Amino acid sequence: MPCDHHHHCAKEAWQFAEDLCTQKGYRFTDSRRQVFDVLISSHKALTAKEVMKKINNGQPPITYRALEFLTQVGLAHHIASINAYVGCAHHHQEGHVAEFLICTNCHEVEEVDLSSQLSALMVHAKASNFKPQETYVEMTGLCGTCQNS
Amino acid sequence: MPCDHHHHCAKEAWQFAEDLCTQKGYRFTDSRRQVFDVLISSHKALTAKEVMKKINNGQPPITYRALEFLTQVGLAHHIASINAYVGCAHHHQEGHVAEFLICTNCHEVEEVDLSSQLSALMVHAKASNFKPQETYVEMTGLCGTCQNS
DNA sequence: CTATATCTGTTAAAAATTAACAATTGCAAT
DNA sequence: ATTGCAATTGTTAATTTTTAACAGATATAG
Repeated sequence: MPCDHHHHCAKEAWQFAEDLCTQKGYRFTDSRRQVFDVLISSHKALTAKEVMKKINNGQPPITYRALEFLTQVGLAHHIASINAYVGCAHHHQEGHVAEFLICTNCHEVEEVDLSSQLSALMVHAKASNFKPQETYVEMTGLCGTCQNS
Repeated sequence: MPCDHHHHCAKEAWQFAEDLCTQKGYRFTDSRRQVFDVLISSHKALTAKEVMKKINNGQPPITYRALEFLTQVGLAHHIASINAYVGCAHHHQEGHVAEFLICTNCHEVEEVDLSSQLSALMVHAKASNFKPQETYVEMTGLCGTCQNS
C-alpha cells in the first residue's frame, strides 16, 4: 500500500539526493533529476519503458543513462527479477546489500534490511576467493492488496 | 574453475533429470533434452543466445520454451542479475531458495546453500502479508580466476 | 483408435537495449 | 575571461532479446 508519509518521503529523498551529489561531486543534471523524480514519486518499481512514458521526450538512451547513473550512485536500485528500477534515498553503508519484497502484480516494492543474515553468503564468497560486486536479494510474490484482486 | 568431477556430475544430472521427469510425468522431449544438455555441460550460466548458438537450428521460441520448462521443473535456474541460465540437478525441497555466486566476467556459477540464513526474509514477508513466489539471491563479482586476467 | 491436450516448427513482430557520433555543457587551469 | 578537456546530451538507427500467432505433429488418456 502507498505509504501515508509519501510527500514527506519524497522531500527527504530530494534532500538526500542533493546532498549526496554535492558532497560526492556528482553532476545531478536535468535528465537525471527527471528520472529520479519519476522513481521516487512511486513506491513501485518501474521499468525503463514506464519511466520513459512518464517523461516528455524520454528517448531511450537518455533514460537508460540516467538509470545507470542513479543505480551506480545509490539513488536507485535495479530489481533484476522483474527488470525494473526503484528509487532509493536510504543511506547505505559501503557494501550494503539491499533486499526487496516485490509484488509481481503491481510492482510495489518494499526494501528491507537483513544485512546481518547475509554474513554467511559473504563468508562463503570469501572462502571461495570470490570478489563481490553486486548482491541481489529479491523475493517476488503477491502483496496483500493484490492477493485479493 | 571447472570442476574435475565434471563428467561424473553430468551423468548424475542426467539420471536425476530422467527420474524427475518420469516420476512427475513431465515430457522430457528432444528440444528440452538438448537445452538441458547444453546447460549441464557447462558450469557457467549461459544466456539464451549462447544456448541457441550451441544448438544446431536453435530457433528462439524453441530455446526459450525449453528454458522456461527447465526452470519451472527445477532443472535449471534463471540468474536474473545477468539474464542467464544455469543447469541444476540438485534435489530441492519445496520452497527452497537457491543462492548463487556469479562471475560477471566468465559467468561461472557456484550454487550455495544458505537456506537457514533466509528465514528472516520469510518472517518479514509473512509479517507483511506478502505471498512469496520466487526468491532470488545472487551475488555477482569476480571469481578467483578472473581476478587475475 | 480417436479425442484432447501438449509440444514443435516457422515466420515475423514487438520490446528492450545499445552503438555511434556530433553538439553541448560544465569545470579547471591558465 | 578564455581556452581546453572531460563529461553529458540529443539524435538516429541498429542490435539484441523476447514474444505472438498459428499450422502441423506428437503423445497420452479414455
